[in-house]
Amino acid sequence: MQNQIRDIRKQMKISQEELAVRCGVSRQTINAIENDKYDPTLALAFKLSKNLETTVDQLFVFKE
Amino acid sequence: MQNQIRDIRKQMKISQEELAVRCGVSRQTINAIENDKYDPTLALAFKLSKNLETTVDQLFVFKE
DNA sequence: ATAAAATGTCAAATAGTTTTTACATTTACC
DNA sequence: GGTAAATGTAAAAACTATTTGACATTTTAT
Repeated sequence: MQNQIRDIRKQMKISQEELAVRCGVSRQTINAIENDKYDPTLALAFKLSKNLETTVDQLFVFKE
Repeated sequence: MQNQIRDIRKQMKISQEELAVRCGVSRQTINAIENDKYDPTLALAFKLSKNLETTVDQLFVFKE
């Protein structure tokens, strides 16, 4: 699974910390997901999409 | 989180077992998700969407 | 060059998802 | 009504996601 989180977050000029707060998770969680350590839960994927003003299907690129 | 899995699966006339096989998970997992026992992982959400010929954003309705 | 902010990372603990095995109930069909 | 297929459910184990706290490194700005 790849994702566009870092790109879009930077376009919006917000920090991992700020995105974490808006999504109600820890900064480490955002960091881990941006760096492909693991995938977010479906609920978090939706929160991320909302806060990054996009859709789950556009934010994540499912591979195989 | 709500989802349209059962509806679409029935429209396609396939069993929970058949959908499970196609998604590479157990029948119990499909059953639990259809009955809102828990949310699928993001990867499974994508597999479900593909097999049900829709998108994650359409298949799941994120609440709150 | 320095300080502050942002990011990377790690380990331990907790929470959530999935599998397996097994059995019970319901639905569809002959 | 009987039988097979489909669905519901449960417990334990394995695996995955998230949190917290802490510290190191990198980036940004002065």
